[in-house]
Parts: sequence; structure tokens; C-alpha cells
Amino acid sequence: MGKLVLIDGNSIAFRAFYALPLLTNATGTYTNAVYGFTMMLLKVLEEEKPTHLLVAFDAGKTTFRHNDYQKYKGKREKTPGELSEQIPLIKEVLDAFQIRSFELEGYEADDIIGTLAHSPEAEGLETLIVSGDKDLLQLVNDHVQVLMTRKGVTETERYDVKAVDERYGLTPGQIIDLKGLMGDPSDNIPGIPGVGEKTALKLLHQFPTVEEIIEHADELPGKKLQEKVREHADQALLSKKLATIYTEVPLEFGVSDLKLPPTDLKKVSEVFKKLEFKTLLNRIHTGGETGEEVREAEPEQISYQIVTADHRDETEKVLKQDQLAVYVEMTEENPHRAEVTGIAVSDGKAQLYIPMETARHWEAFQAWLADGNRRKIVYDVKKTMVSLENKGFQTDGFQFDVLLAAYLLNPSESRYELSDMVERHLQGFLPSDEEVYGKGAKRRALEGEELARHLARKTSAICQLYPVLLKELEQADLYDLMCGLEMPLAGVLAGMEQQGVRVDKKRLDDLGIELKESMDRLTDEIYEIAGVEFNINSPKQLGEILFDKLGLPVLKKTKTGYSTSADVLERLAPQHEIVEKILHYRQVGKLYSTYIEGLKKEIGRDGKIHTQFHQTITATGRLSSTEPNLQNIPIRLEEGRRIRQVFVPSKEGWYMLAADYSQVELRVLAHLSEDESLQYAFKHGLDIHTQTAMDVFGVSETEVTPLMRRHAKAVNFGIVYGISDFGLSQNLNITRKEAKDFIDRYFETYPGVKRYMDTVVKQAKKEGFVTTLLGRRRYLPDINSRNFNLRSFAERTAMNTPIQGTAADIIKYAMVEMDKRMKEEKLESRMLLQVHDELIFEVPEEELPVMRTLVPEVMEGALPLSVPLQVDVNVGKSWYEAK
DNA sequence: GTATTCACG
DNA sequence: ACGTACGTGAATACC
Repeated sequence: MGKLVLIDGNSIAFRAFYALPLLTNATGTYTNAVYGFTMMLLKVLEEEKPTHLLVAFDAGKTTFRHNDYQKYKGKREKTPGELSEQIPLIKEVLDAFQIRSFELEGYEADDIIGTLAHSPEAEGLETLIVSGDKDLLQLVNDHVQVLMTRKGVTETERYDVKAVDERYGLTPGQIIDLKGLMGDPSDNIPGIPGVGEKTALKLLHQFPTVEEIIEHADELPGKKLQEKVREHADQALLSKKLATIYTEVPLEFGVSDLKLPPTDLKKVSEVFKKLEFKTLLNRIHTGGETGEEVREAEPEQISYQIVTADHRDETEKVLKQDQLAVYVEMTEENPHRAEVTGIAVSDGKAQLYIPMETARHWEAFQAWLADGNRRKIVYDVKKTMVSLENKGFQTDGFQFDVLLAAYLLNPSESRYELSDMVERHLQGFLPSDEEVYGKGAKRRALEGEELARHLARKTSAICQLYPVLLKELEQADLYDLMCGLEMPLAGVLAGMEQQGVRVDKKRLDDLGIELKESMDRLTDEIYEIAGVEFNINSPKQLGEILFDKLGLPVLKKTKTGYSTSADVLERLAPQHEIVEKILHYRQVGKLYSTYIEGLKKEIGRDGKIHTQFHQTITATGRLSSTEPNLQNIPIRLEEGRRIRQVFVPSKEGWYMLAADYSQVELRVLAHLSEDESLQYAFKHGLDIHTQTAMDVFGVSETEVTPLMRRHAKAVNFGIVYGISDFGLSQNLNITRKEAKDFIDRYFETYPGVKRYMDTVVKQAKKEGFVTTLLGRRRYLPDINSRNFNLRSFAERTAMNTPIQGTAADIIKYAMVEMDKRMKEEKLESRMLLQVHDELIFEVPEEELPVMRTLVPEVMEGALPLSVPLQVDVNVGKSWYEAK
């Protein structure tokens, strides 16, 4: 059987335009919508293998619908010029594929699609409609399905009759009734005011059509709703009519005219070249295409030389050059455990592969590695340093890290593998590690020539990336941040990781035994009360016990069933004694599995834990920590806080010193917003939450109750997160209205903050990104989205990122400076950990006085703000005691 | 592999 | 009307 695919051209182009950043090609033409559209087209061709295909577009300004309703699509903002100029390009792409594109004056794309999908001719075919518009769901039947864009352009969701029922509980025919009731603000279709999707679905489950709902208006739940339905009955009927797709458009062709000829790869390549779609070009050549003639992309030839003991002297002249790329290959991701398999260097033309065996005995090479004047370009400087230094090599002279550069250019990417970067910044191709080594069980080690070639390609790629990224950094004003902060910080972090934190194994075991006993006891008690044994760790089984068996009220649901999260359980606790036990069990279980068992696994042969700090993970500029994560060791509850007793100094008689910034984020806000009241509070050393409570509630210091302070504190946090009344109401368990009042009063009290928040969002909408104090960027592609959720999230992010990111800038700066000062003063103390707003050191007793002064001095002075920074220092025999 | 939960700032 | 707090990592269950 054949397959007919009908694409809603405007809808997909629209989707693509807003999902992708405004790309341009060399001629300055915008191509993001064309690119996204083409990605979708390729996906459909590859995955659906259609025999017949048509792309329908909307034509002109007015359609027959305007006869019924003048305001149809009246409020819709004009299609931006950047998008409309891309429509002809999309048609060019379609021409190259020899795909029919079609539009007809007076009709919308929907109507053309509907006419074809429901034509008698289509009945013998499987039909698939591709769109981002829910309306098209009305066309679904036994042989018509809809592929709807979900997120971005290529993430889709397939709807058949069953899927429509699962999603809405409606037949496809009822979609028009749904829209009749709800309306659609983007098309200026009114519907019934005050009726959203929830209410509309409830009504349609009671009566199947708009007509019947109107007829039985008296039987509807709630007087107000009845009134609204009666009052706006005409409007609902009109809305339904407007939403109905017209399936009898006079077309001069039929389905059989839409037959898809074999792809002419030459034509397609030409268009792709013109548009500079280099990765797509690769894709059509490397397979997956519908037709014949699948041509393998030529793997680029790369030259390399394997250096062995016999002829290493002749290669020594390569090392004389003042700048080379170097890459270290390892057996695993974690450099603290990995073995080095080999090292490669490149000057951009020649590549050398140096097996570990050679490197170990080659003094000239070792001298080159250790020479600060021999500049090295690397991918992942920290990992490179750690792995080489662990094997006894000294290192210096790292000039530029392409990984850090790529991160600064866009910290929101999910992957920064070399292969990704070659594609992203060079529009080139490099096989990924996964492709080369395989994954999971298929993973294998490379050796000899194969390994040498792969590493040669990598180092060569690093060489090519360097000038491109350098230029991009300069253009984005990120060069100083790179060389003045992130590069030096990487060295500091490498040192901290290698130093590691000493663990008191005995204490860890003892705590483990204690927690295990506690867990066993709670398990017995819970089984006893429940009357059955079950897996308390399974939210599913737990939900069945709590809500089905014991009949507790369901306060919150998740996608898959009942929610059993702590905030739900806390509210249920007064109703049944089992709940408290479960909460306690969860708490103890977490401590045991994550912190006792989890930490034990990570203790090295030296009795220390060597975490990895990641410098390119967060979108805000913060660090993250893994294997293990030492940035989330418990502190809030005493029972968990005791875990900190296991972290001790590595030498007898030394101390742990913890220094934390007090309220950095709010101080940063005071600085960025220039709000006078907020600045006043910090300049006069007032307790900020009490001060906020006084200001917001209009009371004197002595009148501030603990509850008022708690509320003020939550508002302060909320402000930093990019506040919403809903979020605050959830946090404080109050109504939205009350939360809104708090926020309004806060902004009245601190008008500078309000002004700042508005400015930063406005700027993000204009520029497409926000920045921190040091110019660190974060792009917010959804900031102008029509989707309320995406847009709101982007707006909150716009408010939060400069604050969180500036705080990250500050402590990073302090770390670099602190490392420098400790070396200058020849101190033996060592910086061990960073936890976002605090630094942990181990300190010999005789250095305590100097460190107690030096650390806060450096941290407070890191980046001068218009308000003072305040650092509190604590010392103890373990991390626990340094409080 | 995804979802849920919970530890931290 | 929409449906949310910002940023992370790890363990566990379940498909």
C-alpha cells in the first residue's frame, strides 16, 4: 500500500523559525526556518518513506472564513519579515526534491490538506498529516494520522484515533467542538470566555457537541457556567464553524498527481550548498535517503606519524614550534582512575602520535610538556593536566582550551564533544568517540594505527577550532573571561581534584551501621502498620498502599500515578501514623544509599575522595561536581549533617576551614539593580530577611514575628529565582492571591528591583541573551515564544541567570586569587572544595591565624560591588565541626 | 532509557 | 487561560 504525506507548510516553517536561533548564511540571508523545515522533511522522508507527498501553504490575506467573521486571525501579529523571506527558499528546497508545493487563494493550508486526506482517492492509501496545529486532529480517521510537532521541529507525536482519545477523551470529529468552546486567541477565535481546555473537555464528556451543550445548558454544572454558555451560544457556534476544516476545496489535481519521484541528489546538493546546510549535505550523502545512489562521504585523509624510540629524535623539531595542539587519550572518562593510552600533538599540518611507552622515556617531550613558554592548545585542559600529572609528568603552558571556549560561547549546549564542535563551529565532520569506540557492551579499545589515526584527527581538529573559536570569543566579548578567569581556574580545579579530601573510613562505617539499623526498624514498623510487606522505595507500590488501601486523599498526581513526594506526605502526616515513618524511612534511606554506600565506592587507594569539578555543565556559570558529588553533602537536618564528620584533614594536627559568602545572590541583586533600600540594608549590615519583613509588612524590628521573617525570606528567594505568585504560594503553602500581595508589596518597597527585572527581561527579548557582571552569556531562545510556558520560563531564567551567574563569577575569581596568594605566601594550606558560595580548605594549625584573615579578605575583595560582600569563616577538626 | 525522588546552593 | 519557582547529581524502580 502507498503512503501519502501532507505537510502543513506554514505551520512547520513557523515552528522551525521560533525553535531555532536566527541563523544566516554567508550572504546574510536568514535560513533558520528553511533549515528546520528541511530537517523535518528529511526526517519524514527517511522514517515514513512516502510514495506521495504534498506541502500546502496558506495563500493571501483573506479566506472564505472572513466572510463569516471579519476579525478572523485579526489579532495575529504580522509574520516577521525574517520568516516570510524564507518561504520562497523553502519552496526552492521542495523544488529540488521535486515535491509539489501548493496554495490556493481564499483557502488555508488546512483546507487543502483536508480535501486531499478525505478524498475518495486517498482511501486506498495510508495518509499522514504533518503539522504543529492541533486543529488538524479533526481529520484523523482509520487511514489518516497526524504527526504533530511537540518540542523544537523534529520531536514529534503521532496521533491516530486511539491517541486522540487518550489525549482528549474525544473523537477526532469533536476537536472542532473543543475549539468552539475554548476558542483560539492566536486566530482571534473567541469561543466562550472563561472556558479553557479543562472546562471544555468536561462539558464535552457530558454532551458530545457544542449544539447539544447549548441545548442542555440547564443541566451543566454551576450557575455561572450555564449563564456563560447561554450568553455566548452564538459565538461558540461561530467559533466551531471557523475551526471546521473545509474538505471540498476545488482542486485541479488529485492524489495520484503527487507521486514522489526518486530524489535527484545533484539538485538537492546544489540547493543545500547554496544555503550552506553542510551537515544536511553530509546526511543525504551518507545514506538514509529514499532512493538509490547512496554515496559515502569521503573520509578526509589525515597524515600522522607514530613516534617510537628509534626515530623520536627526527620528530623533535616539531616540539620546537611555539604553539601546538595536544590531546591525551584515556581508558575512561574519569582522569583520576584512567590509564593514559597515548598522546598526540599537531601543528595543524603534521600529527604525531606518541605512545605512552615512548612518552615515558622521552626527555625532550617531557621538557616540552613542562615548559611554560611552549604554548599548548587543548581540548579539556583540566582533564589533560590531571591525567598527565597523575602519571608523573609536569605540565605548563596551556594557552587555550577549545572546550572552555565552546562553553563560554554557548553554555546551554548539552554536549561539547569534539565531534559536536567540529560540526557546530567548523561545519566539518569528525567521527564521535561513540562511533569509533562503540558503546555499552560493544565498546572496544583501539590500538596501533587505528588509534593513531583517530587521535591525529582529533588534534588536527583542535588546531582548526582554535582560530575560529578565538575570533568568536572576541566578537562576543568573552575573551577576557576565557583567559583571565576560566583558563586559570581550570588549573586551580585540577589541583583541588588531585589533592582530594581525606575520608575517615571508620566513622563512615559506624554511621552506616547506625543508619542501617534505623532503616530496618522503620521498615518493620511500616510493614506492621500497613499489614503487608511491600517495596517502600517504589512510588507505585507506596501509592497503592497510601491511597488505595488506606484511603488517604490524593493531593497531587504525577504523569504516571499518585505523587508521593515529601511535600505531599508532609501534608498527609497528621492523618495517618504511617506517613511520618515513611518520610523518616526515605530520609534515612537516602543517607544510606547515596552518602554511605555512594561515598564508600569513591574512596581511592590513597584513602581520599577525588571529585571531578565540571566547568562546562551549568547554563549559569556555576561549577558542578560528580563521582562523587561533593556539592550536595547533607547539612539542613542534623541526622544527615553528621555525614560531614567523615571529611577530615589529610594530615595529623591539621584543621578544616570553611568560608562562606553571606547572602551573595541578594547582594549581587542589590548591586545589579542599584535599588537604594536594598543597598542600604547591606551597607548597614542588617539582617536582610528581617529587614525585608519590616519593609514589606511595615513594622518595626521588634514586631517582626518568626512567621513574617520566614515569609520575607521566601520572597527574597523567589525574587532571585524570577518570581511567580504560583511558585511562592506553593513554597509557603498560601493562596496565590496572598502570594501576589507579597510580591506586589515587595516591588513597592524595592522599586529598583522591579525596574531591574523589567529591564533585564526587555533586554533579553531584544538581544536574545542575558549577561553576568563579567560578561558571561546565556542565550534564551524561548524568550519571544508564543508558548506561554516556554516564554515564562525564559523570562524567569533571564532574571535569575545574571544573579546566579555573577555570584559564580565572584567565587571563581576568588578561587584563582586565593590560589595565587597561597603560593605567593608559600602556605601549605590547600583549597579542597567549592560549594557554590563557600570554599573549604585544609590548614595546618600554625597557618590558622593567617588563613582566618586571608581567606575572607580575598573572597570579599574578589570583585568589588556597590555593596560589601561578607564572608563567615569556621574552623574544626572535620567538615562537620567547621560550622 | 525515563520518571520520580531528594540531597545541596 | 495557560501552569511554573533557579541551578545541579545520584539512587532507585520500572519499562
